[in-house]
Amino acid sequence: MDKRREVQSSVKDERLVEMRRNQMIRGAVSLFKQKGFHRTTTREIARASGFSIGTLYEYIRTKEDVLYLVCDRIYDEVRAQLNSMDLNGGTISDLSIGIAHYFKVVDAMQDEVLVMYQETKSLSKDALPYVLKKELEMVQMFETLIRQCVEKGELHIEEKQIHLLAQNIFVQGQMWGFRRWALHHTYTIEQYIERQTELLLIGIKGYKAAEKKGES
Amino acid sequence: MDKRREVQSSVKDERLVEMRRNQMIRGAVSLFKQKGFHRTTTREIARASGFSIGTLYEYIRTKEDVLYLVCDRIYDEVRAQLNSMDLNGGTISDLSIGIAHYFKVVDAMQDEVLVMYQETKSLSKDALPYVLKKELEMVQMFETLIRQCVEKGELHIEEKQIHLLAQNIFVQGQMWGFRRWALHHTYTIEQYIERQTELLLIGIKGYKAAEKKGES
Amino acid sequence: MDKRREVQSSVKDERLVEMRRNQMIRGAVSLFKQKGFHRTTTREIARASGFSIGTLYEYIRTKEDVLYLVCDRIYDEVRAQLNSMDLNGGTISDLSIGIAHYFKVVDAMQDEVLVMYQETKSLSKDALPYVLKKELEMVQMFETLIRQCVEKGELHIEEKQIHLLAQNIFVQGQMWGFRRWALHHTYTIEQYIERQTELLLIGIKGYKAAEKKGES
Amino acid sequence: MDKRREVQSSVKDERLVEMRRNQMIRGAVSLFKQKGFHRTTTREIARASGFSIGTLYEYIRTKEDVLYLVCDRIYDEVRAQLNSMDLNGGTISDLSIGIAHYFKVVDAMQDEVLVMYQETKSLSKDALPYVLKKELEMVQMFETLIRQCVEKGELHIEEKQIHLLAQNIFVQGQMWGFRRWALHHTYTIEQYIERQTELLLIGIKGYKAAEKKGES
DNA sequence: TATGAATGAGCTTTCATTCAT
DNA sequence: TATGAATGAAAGCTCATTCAT
Repeated sequence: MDKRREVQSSVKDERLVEMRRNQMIRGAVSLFKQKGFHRTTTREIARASGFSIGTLYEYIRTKEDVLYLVCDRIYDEVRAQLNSMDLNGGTISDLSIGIAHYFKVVDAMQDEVLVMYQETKSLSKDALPYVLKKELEMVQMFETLIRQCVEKGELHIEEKQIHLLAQNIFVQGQMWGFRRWALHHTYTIEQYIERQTELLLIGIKGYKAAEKKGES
Repeated sequence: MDKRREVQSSVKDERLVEMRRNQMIRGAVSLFKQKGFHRTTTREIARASGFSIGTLYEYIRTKEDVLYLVCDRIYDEVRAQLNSMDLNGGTISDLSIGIAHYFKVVDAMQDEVLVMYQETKSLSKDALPYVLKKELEMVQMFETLIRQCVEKGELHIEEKQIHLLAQNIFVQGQMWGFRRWALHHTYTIEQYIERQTELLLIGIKGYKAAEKKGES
Repeated sequence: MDKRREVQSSVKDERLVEMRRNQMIRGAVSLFKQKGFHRTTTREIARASGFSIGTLYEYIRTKEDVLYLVCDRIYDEVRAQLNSMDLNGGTISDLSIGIAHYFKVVDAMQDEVLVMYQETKSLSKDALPYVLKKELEMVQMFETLIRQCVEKGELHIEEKQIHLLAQNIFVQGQMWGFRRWALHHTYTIEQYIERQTELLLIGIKGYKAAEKKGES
Repeated sequence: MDKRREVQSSVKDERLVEMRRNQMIRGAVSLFKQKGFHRTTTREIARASGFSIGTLYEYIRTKEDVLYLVCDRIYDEVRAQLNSMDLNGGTISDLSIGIAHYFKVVDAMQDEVLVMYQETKSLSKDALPYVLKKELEMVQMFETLIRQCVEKGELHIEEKQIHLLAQNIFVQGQMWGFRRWALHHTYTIEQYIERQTELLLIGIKGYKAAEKKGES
């Protein structure tokens, strides 16, 4: 199920590999978010990771491996955060809690999301599918949430819309990261959540925008 | 209004500059969409433009200038396409026609939109604002469209939502370009337009999804 | 007939390519003979050629191309020297003049011969056949010389020996280059020629070692 | 007499050193014959030897030490094979048996001979003399064989030729290894021995090529 | 104005060697 | 004695940019 593309390492000790790659990912994310993948050099990655260029290459084979590891990790972390919410009620409330949760995760992991968002496309034809698969799984989580609402009769949209709505939610989450310049000076994350939820669920029976707005 | 960042050229004849830059942009777009800005070399750009590397540098100063010219041009073209629609009715129908028009433009200019979308972030701090400003102007066109509906009482959303809704529309257009892999094998552009419009305008008084669907 | 493996150059002007490659070959030979191909860096080759590393790579694509050019050139030069002798008499005297001529060429081009001898094996599977073909052609020149003697009845060896004898002559020429340490302090090139010729042609009717020796 | 250049080892147990170096030489020869000394890494040598890179460096000090050990060992083995023949008769027959024996040794140890032949030159100025000395000793074995024939009146060549003839024999043996591409598809080792012996001893009183050929 | 040869800083990657365990 | 993770100098090669023609 969780078929991961293996990145070869000449170091055998798996604990060490795990640890070093953690350092590497942390270092690389902070560089990628500043200057992007292409403008970051492997030496900079090594330095930011706290070891030498030689050591870096003990744990990867090419610079692109770093990008893959970074993207892979970020997707895993975002997904793990999402998985932690256990919403099976099939109510509109559950759905909007799910959306709010996702948006907050995106807000908390802004840098990572931005990197994942902007640099995924730099992955090779070889590595890309693995990452896209993870993205798809995240979208599917929203599909499930939505479908449950539909099945319970809380939401009246057609099956064909579900997939698209799920993608919209996913992209609107990312938007908060990649359109900071247009959004962050206008809304707080809470406002963004509230307004996007309203727009998404407007006109839905049982969704009371006015009520919610009263609270904030 | 149309404050453009000047790209220096050592050639004085403006007609020539215009012509050469057109060639350059055409060549560069086709390269950028294949391999991205960073993986494209200036030599390749020169060759694809039909002149020598020396000549290329008569019309720009740095490689980044090419990117700026490309982004700038694409925004202009997309905006020009959008401007061509003259919708001042303030009806929901006008709005959905506007959306459909925009989505079709995005579909027709897929490659360009993808480039503008993916490479804009590679612009220097210096050039970025000029391009973002153009993007904002496009979003404002949708704001205007929406506001007219609200003013006419066709649409009941608050002022604060207008800006966000406009951005959503804008991003959903781009989505059709940058999430091809997830969308194009599921929807045709017509289906995409129809479904997105439904989701955007669902629950809006006067918007009849069923009716529209019947037409297509 | 003279099918040469093309080495790509990004410079178009063929005269310039020819000139630069001459510089390059001259520089590379002098380095290869000192330290061998593997211990010579591309930067050193560039410097010894009188231009920058960037320029070097305008005229070749990989370091191995330099080796190929060097080997190819040396074979051509040696062969050209050999071709210059016009010996069709089919006499033993012609043969021994031919041998002497070849040995003198080898002596004059000692460094080149040493390089060609020691580094040819470092050529890629791709380039090797082109060079070996040239070597074979040189061996065939001796075969022809020998066969003419046999046909004229001046030499009595079987057809099957001819090829081998030709190879021996060829290798004995190279020996003068690659076994300097063992030969040069014992013989002058003239002595080497004389003695090897004696050994090769000893017992051949009409070959008078004593006579020849008297001359020197 | 057998002055050997010591290769330092931090391991004291001589039996162990001997054993490890045997492993190392075996591994290295097989690598060197495939890819040459320069293209072989120390890690590969360690792996092929059956121990770790750390252990490798307990038994040598530099990569070049491995080359020296390999060359040294090969020379010893070839020489040991040659020493095993006990030919003191001073007859032409003894000499040709000696030659045949040497050629067969070369054939049996083709890979080793090729390595010794091609990589000896990569030895440092420091180590080279030790290896060349061994080579010289092998040549001297042929000199002795030849001189005995001359002294017994079986062979009529001058003292000055003896050294050269011995070298020719030595090089012709190596030829069988380093000119495989030109020889092996034309001759079997037996044919090669026969024909080379004929060429070397042609015209020698008492040498009957025809007779020998009849035997094979 | 157009050309393309020349440049060299700077990139990714390798690998001989060391040394703490 | 054996291990293998760590190191960094140095390699091959690229490419944005310049400038003489």
